[in-house]
Amino acid sequence: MSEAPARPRSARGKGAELRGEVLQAAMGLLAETGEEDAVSLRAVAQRVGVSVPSIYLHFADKQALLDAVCEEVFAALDTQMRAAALGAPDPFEALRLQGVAYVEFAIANPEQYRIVLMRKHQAESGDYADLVMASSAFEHFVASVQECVDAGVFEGEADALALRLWAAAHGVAALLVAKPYFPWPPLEELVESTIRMAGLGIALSSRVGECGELTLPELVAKLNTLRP
Amino acid sequence: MSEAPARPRSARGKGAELRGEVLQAAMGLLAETGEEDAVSLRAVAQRVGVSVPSIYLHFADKQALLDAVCEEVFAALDTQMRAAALGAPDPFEALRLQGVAYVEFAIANPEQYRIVLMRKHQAESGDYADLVMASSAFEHFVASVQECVDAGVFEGEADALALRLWAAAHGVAALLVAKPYFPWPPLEELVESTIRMAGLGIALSSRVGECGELTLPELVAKLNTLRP
DNA sequence: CAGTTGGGTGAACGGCGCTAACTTACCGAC
DNA sequence: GTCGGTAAGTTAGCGCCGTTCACCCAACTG
Repeated sequence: MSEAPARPRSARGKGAELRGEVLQAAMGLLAETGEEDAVSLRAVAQRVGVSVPSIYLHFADKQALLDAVCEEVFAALDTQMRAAALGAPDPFEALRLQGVAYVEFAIANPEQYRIVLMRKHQAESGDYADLVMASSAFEHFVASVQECVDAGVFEGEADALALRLWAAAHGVAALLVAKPYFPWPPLEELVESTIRMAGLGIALSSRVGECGELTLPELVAKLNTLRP
Repeated sequence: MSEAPARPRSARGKGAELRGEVLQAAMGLLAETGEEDAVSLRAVAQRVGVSVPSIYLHFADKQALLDAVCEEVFAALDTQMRAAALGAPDPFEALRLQGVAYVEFAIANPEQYRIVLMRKHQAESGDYADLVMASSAFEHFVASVQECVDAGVFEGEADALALRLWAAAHGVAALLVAKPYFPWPPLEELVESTIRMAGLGIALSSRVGECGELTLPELVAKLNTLRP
């Protein structure tokens, strides 16, 4: 379990080097064990080869360390989503591919996803919002939604629509992460159809009136006109 | 903080009474503090007026106690969802109302919702699946979806469709629970439109072909024929 | 009345996040 | 060339946690 390699002390000006090493150790521990509980300050300190209180020189507390991990994870998520959208023929397909990439990221890095998106974040105000909003991942996603609005497939405000789509993707991702032993149907079909449901639902909801405006038989009749 | 009331020892045959008291104490602690961390075995034992190891006479470990809490929460969720669906004029509206009730339950009982649906459940096999599947909540929900299939608004297998709808509702619920300080738009609108998105998306997705079958302009044109 | 046994304790273990007080090693200034 | 000052890091320890083991005691049975 990678014992302490007796890290040499940093040079005078370079105290901040330890910060990076601690962060890397935390990420490594998380990646290798896949268990948030394995990332204890004691384990991190041992892996770096340093004493526990030294961590507090660079992170206010454990939560601050996990926040730093979150930033890294967000960056990786952004990278994966951007790569997925690259070859898309149209904005709607780009959005779909990003959604799939999002859930696949969660499946491939469940504990990281859990830490970032399934923990309670009790910052009194904008801390976490800033983290998400300023993260390129969300920005890029909203931009993709805006392209769909421009293409005429969606109608409304892009950031509001993005929030709904995010919720749908997060729903399936979070369930898969939280309940890995649940007897899920084949994942690919589940993920793709959920993303598809969300995209089509957003596209459709602005075209039909408010909920009470249409009786159920009327709605069914309208939908049936769409059959190929 | 409700000190120990020095509980009298149970009679000879009635050892199991303590189990109920422990469970109630755990639920009370969770409800009053709204913090999972507040439910420590020591706190529970003190509230019951008993020593810590006594809890182990009736629960294998802390996880088993939390599992028992989960069952209670599931029952409450089921009650709330069934009540919501009662006055619905048609099955589609009934489903919508259940979805809204689901998310509202999560908003009103965030820490309970978190424990049940946002923790990793590492049962090696069917334990948790049984808990969910056998829970009346999920059964009733699938039945409602089946009614929508019967009414012609949905097409496909009810339990598969229910899983997707569940994912959407869970998505918005889980995000709200995990990130209460995020600058969400007004909750009612967010919840209702997300549920709506999911319902319409499911209804629509069986009517249009597979994803690649239609170009984006064709899809937009089709959708626009639905305008009121 | 003795024995058994169900119901419950006290004390302790190792691990956790975190803090206060201390040490060490390097820097520029005299 | 040594002498503070200060950045970098440590030792020891607090109070909490889940969990276990050895033990006690009251009540029922024969």
